[in-house]
Amino acid sequence: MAMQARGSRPGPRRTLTEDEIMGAALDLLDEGGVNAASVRGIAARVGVAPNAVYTYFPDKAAVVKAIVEHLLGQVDLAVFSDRKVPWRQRIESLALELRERLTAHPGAVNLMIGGPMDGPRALALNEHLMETLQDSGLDAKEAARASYLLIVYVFGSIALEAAELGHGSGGPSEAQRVASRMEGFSAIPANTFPLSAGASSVMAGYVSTGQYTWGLHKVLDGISRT
Amino acid sequence: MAMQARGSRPGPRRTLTEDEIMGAALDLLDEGGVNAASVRGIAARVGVAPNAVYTYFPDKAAVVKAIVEHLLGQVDLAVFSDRKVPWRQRIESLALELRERLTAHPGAVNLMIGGPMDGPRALALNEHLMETLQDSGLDAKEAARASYLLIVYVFGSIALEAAELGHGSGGPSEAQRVASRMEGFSAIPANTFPLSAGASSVMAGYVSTGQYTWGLHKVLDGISRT
DNA sequence: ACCTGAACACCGTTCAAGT
DNA sequence: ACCTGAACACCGTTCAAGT
Repeated sequence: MAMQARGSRPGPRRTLTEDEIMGAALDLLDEGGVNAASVRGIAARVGVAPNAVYTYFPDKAAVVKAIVEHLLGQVDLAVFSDRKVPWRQRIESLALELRERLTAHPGAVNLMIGGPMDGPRALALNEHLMETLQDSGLDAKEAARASYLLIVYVFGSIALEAAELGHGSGGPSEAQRVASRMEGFSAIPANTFPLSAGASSVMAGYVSTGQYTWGLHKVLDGISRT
Repeated sequence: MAMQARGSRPGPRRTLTEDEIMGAALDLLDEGGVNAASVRGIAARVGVAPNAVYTYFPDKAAVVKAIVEHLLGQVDLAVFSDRKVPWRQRIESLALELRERLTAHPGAVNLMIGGPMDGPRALALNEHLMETLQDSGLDAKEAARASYLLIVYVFGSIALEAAELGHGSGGPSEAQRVASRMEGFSAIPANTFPLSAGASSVMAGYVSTGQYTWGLHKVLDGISRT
């Protein structure tokens, strides 16, 4: 919310950046889950007293916001703006890129959808989606609605994926995620939930890229034609 | 994870139920957000020492799981099982019911998607969706995929809605939620994000039932035909 | 079996003080 | 302007003890 003064950075003692603090927080989040990313933990990692963090961020929520913006900022929207590429393919590429970037930090995904997602990077994403959807022939109102639908799908999918494998140590491989899913579903009692149990194998596939794409196609099918 | 022994409840001193503890936790969550729903706060509300909670639940995570299951259990799936009603309408009614029940407890929604959602109520929901989708003519594999897509949409939508209005005091009216959304979007700088800013009014509508239904229809359109 | 008092190892945040 | 030590008001959880 409150942006830090930008002019002078090097103070009397140490030189320390907002980015360093944010990076340390993200590292802790990846290594030890959400509980590990404490203000005190961050301070310890950058070698400073706990309250020194408050020189750079007004509170912990601001650090979380910085992480969210940092992660969203990792995808370069310009790459998906080439009008020579069909609009559906541009959106699909972007959706895959977002999933790849975010599933690398499962602990951060919870924080992402826990807050309003109203930072500049999030707005830029919405703006980009609306532009692309208008390219497809939708008017402004339809584009706004469809953009939000896509955001719900992409972040909803990623959030549910992240939730399934817990908030432990982050950055598991696709194979590990599938295995984790399989393990979870194999515990379903087949007598009470026959369909869910029978669908275990295919459900496990939902943490795979292919099934994410399948769902995205369905959403895009819905958007394409009424 | 570990179910409590069921046989004997009344002990030497007080009579106290898992449901009472869970209810107190939900009340605190609604009144004061996620931070207010502490083990110590729960204990104080039911008039007991903090550690007495651990007689009923192994840890705080188990209390959260109980809340999630309780909320999911509030929707009676049998109501949406009438085969005389078209399958799309059955799903739409269920999706609306879920949204209504869950948006009444915004603080709980974050907790819901923060964990695996693998309790009996969640499985029953998945089972019900798969049954309904098989009624529509999908085979088992397609039904499993489509069911997960619907779950992503419903819980993704509700989660993003809940995130927008913060984790403060819960149970705002639809009008309040729309107003909150409008307020947020009116702060968008029109020069850098023209489309997003221009879409403010329609985007505000996304916290309305009508726009939730719009998105659901698009998803169902995608599912209906490949 | 249920509950308590006391303690342990933590939190986020503030304040006065140092350079 | 930046950092520290110390403190405040909290956490979740455990343990030994009481009934």
